[in-house]
Amino acid sequence: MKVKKAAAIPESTLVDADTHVESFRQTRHNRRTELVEDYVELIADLIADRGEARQVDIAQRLGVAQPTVAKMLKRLAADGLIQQRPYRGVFLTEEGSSLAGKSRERHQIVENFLCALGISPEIARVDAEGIEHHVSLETLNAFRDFLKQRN
Amino acid sequence: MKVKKAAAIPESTLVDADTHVESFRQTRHNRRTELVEDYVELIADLIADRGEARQVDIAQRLGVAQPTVAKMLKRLAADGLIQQRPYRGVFLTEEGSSLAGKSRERHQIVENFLCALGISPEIARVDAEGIEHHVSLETLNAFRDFLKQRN
DNA sequence: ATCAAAACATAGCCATTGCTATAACATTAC
DNA sequence: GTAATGTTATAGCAATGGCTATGTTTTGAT
Repeated sequence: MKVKKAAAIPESTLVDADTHVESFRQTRHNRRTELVEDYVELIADLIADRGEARQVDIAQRLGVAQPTVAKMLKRLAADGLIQQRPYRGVFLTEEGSSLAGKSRERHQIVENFLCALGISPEIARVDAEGIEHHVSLETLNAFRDFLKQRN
Repeated sequence: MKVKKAAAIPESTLVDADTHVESFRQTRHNRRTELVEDYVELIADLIADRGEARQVDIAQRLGVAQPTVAKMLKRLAADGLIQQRPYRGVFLTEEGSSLAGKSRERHQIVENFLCALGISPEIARVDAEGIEHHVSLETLNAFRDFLKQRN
């Protein structure tokens, strides 16, 4: 090791180590919550669209196998986000519904924002799906403001 | 199940199932490559900054333990992205260097873009760390154009 | 009322990405 | 040249998120 924090002379692009760590930590944390958000959001959409959200439909939409969904739903139920009524579909609890709403809104803003930038709808959808989970409140507000200004 | 693809009458926000699947598939794929990109990018930065990238430094920057890094480096080496010279640090191959360059540029554009939107530098950094991996070429170009217009 | 089809549950596997604890090996200082 | 220090390797564990294969149960059609 050469030097340790050459006191305010960053001879390169390398940011402060602690800051660096924080970014990665935050990103790792986001990655853990992404799936949960995807699920509740999808469940809310399915319920809104067809009145129910079955495992098979969720699996089909996500492009994963049914047991994968089953395992995940167990976790969501344990976390108090959903309630399972066998052969009747999955329903969101108060908390799950709230999370879904937030996710949905954020998703929409991100997607609309990308479209407003001139990105094609298909690409915007795909990118938004990945980006939405990494957008802080501040950034989300900036996106919103941008959209408002545009109209 | 009620209806199957009500032919162009999307009574809700629910997009076409195949499209939906594609978005999620793409996102899952991105999630798998994220870490690799983070590593090569960090390695490039470390080498640029201090002339070498040791496991311990990488671990410290990422906020993970050294064996975690060791395992990952093995994979990167197997993938032909890096070359390990024990007790001398890690070096990027041609391919690794190329990937690092691309990642770095993309990261920079995303971060600058967020800053240009008025987001604070600290938040921009954190968000960019998460967002960069989910930005398609088209979106990246849109960001670039936005930055160009601004100057 | 029965039985086929659909939906769900469960078991057991794999890969990935973390961790701690500990061993082995190089470098460097002396 | 040896000892202390720093660096890397390895073993073994856990959680997560996939999978296939195979039950079990409910529903709904006849």
